[in-house]
Amino acid sequence: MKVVAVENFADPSFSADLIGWQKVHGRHVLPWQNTRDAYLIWLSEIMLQQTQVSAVLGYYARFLERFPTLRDLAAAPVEDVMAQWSGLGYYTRARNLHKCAQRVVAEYDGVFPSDPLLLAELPGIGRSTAAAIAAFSSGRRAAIMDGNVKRVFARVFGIDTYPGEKKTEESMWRRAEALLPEVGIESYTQGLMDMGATLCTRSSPSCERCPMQPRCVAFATGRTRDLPVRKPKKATPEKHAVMLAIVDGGQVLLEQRPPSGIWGGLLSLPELDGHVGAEDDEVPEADHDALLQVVGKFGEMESCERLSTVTHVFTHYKLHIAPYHITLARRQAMAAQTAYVWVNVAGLADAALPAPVKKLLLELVGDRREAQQRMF
DNA sequence: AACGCGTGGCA
DNA sequence: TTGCCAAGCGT
Repeated sequence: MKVVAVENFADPSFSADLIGWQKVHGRHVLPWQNTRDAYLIWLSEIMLQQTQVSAVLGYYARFLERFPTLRDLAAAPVEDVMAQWSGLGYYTRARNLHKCAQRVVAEYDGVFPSDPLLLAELPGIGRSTAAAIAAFSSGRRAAIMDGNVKRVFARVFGIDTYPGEKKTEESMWRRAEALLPEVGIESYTQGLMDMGATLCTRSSPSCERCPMQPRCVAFATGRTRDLPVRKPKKATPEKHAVMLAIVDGGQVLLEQRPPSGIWGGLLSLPELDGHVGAEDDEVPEADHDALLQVVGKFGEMESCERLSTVTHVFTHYKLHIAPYHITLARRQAMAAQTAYVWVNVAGLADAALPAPVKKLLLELVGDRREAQQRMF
């Protein structure tokens, strides 16, 4: 018989302990508490997304003064809504708030639905916010999953994978559903938020006052400081470029870069397209036909030598540059109005070049001077 | 799936 | 100082 491991996240004592703690030690006098008015609750939940209570309090009061009811908000110009939101950040929240108000008026006659699935279809209301609104305004059993819950769960249950990872987050959602109490969803939901905000804080949590301490894996193993595991900083991506140093008659061919993007508006060496796939610091050999085609625009190629790869480190990625030193047998006249320009080697030090390109070029022409000097 | 979105607080 | 993150959502 095949034995399948089955998750068993259910544990009625978890919600019982949490509810007991919330009733005594939780927060009970926030402006959006002690009401079942979905408008007041919804507004607070949207404002509180990724934002702390202290930052919201003033905005919440002023907002309700200007828009006392859902219909006031729905009827207002979006500019007025944005003005009230100004300074709170994440301005998509304000635009969605306005849209949501209009949709609730139009589709639900101004009354928020109590079904979290319906709430979650409204603009700016995701699964977690829908659950919070439904719980606080209608007593519906639904699970929230915010930063507080993720932190509490990661510590209490010793979850040592990154909560931003899909598998971990899905597992946390299943756990959250399994732990919901049969009764007292309001106190339970508020208790999760309050525990995360006042006890199980990111740094220096107050474990000595925590109702979860006897069951907390992180506490038992001394890992409160390490859980939840932080976002793994992604290895800096590595990009690759083939650059052509086409030298002729004491001049180097440079190309004006587009105004936006890396090195925007600077002069740089012409690049060969199609060298973005490589995985490491090895830049593949330049495609010979492509190289000839580019060089052909400027003259007849005399010599072509691959120089050693130069690596430049940016804040957000590494760029590996494979330079090719190319000389011309005969230079062609260029069409006017191109992004290309021949620059005297003597003027390179003062040219508007990216640092690694300038360094590369100065070394290249310096080497040539030394070589010439040795010859004489 | 991973990222952008704003601002303020914290170590 | 800088990086990290705080009642997430939309793309």
